[in-house]
Amino acid sequence: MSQQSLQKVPAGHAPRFRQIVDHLRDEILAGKLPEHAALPSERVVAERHGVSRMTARRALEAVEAEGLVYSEERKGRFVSPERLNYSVSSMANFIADAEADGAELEIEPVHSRETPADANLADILSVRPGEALLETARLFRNRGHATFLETEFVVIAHARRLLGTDAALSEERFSPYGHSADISIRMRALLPDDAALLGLAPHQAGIELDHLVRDEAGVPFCFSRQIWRGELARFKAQAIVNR
Amino acid sequence: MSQQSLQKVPAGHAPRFRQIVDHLRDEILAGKLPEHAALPSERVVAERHGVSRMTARRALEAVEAEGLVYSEERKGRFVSPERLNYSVSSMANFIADAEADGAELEIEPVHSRETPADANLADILSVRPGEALLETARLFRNRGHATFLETEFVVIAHARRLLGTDAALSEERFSPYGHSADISIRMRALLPDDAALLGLAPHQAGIELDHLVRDEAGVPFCFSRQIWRGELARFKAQAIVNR
DNA sequence: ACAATTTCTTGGTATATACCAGAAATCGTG
DNA sequence: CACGATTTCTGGTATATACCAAGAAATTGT
Repeated sequence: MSQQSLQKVPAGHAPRFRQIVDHLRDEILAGKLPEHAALPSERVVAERHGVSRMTARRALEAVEAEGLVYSEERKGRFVSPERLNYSVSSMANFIADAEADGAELEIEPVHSRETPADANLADILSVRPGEALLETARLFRNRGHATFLETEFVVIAHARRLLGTDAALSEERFSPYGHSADISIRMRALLPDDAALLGLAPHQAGIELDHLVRDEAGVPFCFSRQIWRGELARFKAQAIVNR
Repeated sequence: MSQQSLQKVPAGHAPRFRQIVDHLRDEILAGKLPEHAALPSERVVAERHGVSRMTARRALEAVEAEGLVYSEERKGRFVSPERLNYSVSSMANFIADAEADGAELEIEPVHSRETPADANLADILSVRPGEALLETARLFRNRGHATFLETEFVVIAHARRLLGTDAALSEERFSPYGHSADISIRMRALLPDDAALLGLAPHQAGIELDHLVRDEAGVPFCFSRQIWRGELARFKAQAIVNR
């Protein structure tokens, strides 16, 4: 062991932390650990595999980066649940579709406030800067597990036309009221605030999905941004390539 | 400094590596470092900010995880280039669209071979297991920078019907020949082989985009999987929400 | 002038150690 | 038994050190 331990990466062998990653991944994929089951702690992994805690930590962080595992600060690491299917062409039915798939979605209000459109939002929504918007943020959980964060900006004047002057706008989601939408999906690092709400480390990468929702006349009235934990979503679409 | 250095995370302050991350991010976003410019090395960052090399490394890895930076082993870290737009509903025009956007795409063949359909591919493509498929892998570079890897599986009998018996199938991309396609997008960790081809660390997360391409009659004939460096793509779609 | 060699730099891996703060379990006491 | 205090466990941050292998640059030998 003494000489061996000096040879950090034996020629032709994968690094030790990567061997541990493979071992943990196998255990998870083989179903030995069910969803939300706790993984061994950094110290336990270190002792079991005969490595230092920092090496064990690197391995656990790698499994986390793969999306197989999520961590809760000072509690432990746990097996990630299944992905949710999100069909971009039937946004209106997303919640019903998900529940038909076995999901149990809860919507947790984060905040709701009236804000004037800044230059960027005014441009996107084709309104004049300063136009009154309702900004509503909601956290979506699946069986209690934070999955994505949605922030909607809706043109209040337009929303009133849709729902009437006495409706409680802040309790409504507007994306389903649209007729069509422009969608943009990208992977990016989460902002610290978003990461905190989703229960993630601040540097972790996630998926940003933007909707620009239009009415029957093609007029945009709602901009909605969803920030997903990347390992928890699968986005589906139907494309017409040529006609 | 001596007492200070013992207080690892001064109350109310962000961790030191995160301060360094912020500093590096600001420099990149402010445009002080152009695309593909080299960042300071781990040892230089450590000295400049008065931290150990491991801390500097954590900071640089975090900027990398954010997608702002990519690293080349034993060469250094460099500023990531702009994202490419990928419009999922007009796959046929992807290359033309990208070049109109200022991209310069090169397609590098990785391999091309005939393979019998395994159970999974047979199911997806609605053929019997063992059906002859042509598997072709290509690496797409934008101005020399590896951007995504595409692996196409096309039903040879169908391809011959499209192109004739004497065509060089291995030089053809089949996705553009489709009429419609089912698309699935997800974030996931890269396989070691894919990561190596894309020049990424084996644990890094990326985007997997699957196409099942159908002809005018709705018959699937080509399955194509693209693995993107997550920071280099923006996927756009048009959705019809309600009719 | 040019090829071969050496040196320097770079990121990658690995250990040992130390302290922090929050969560959870345990313990002690009233 | 209830409830607060203590202890243990967890992940997070940070340092110092060491060695490796490959790229790049400088040096050397012919």
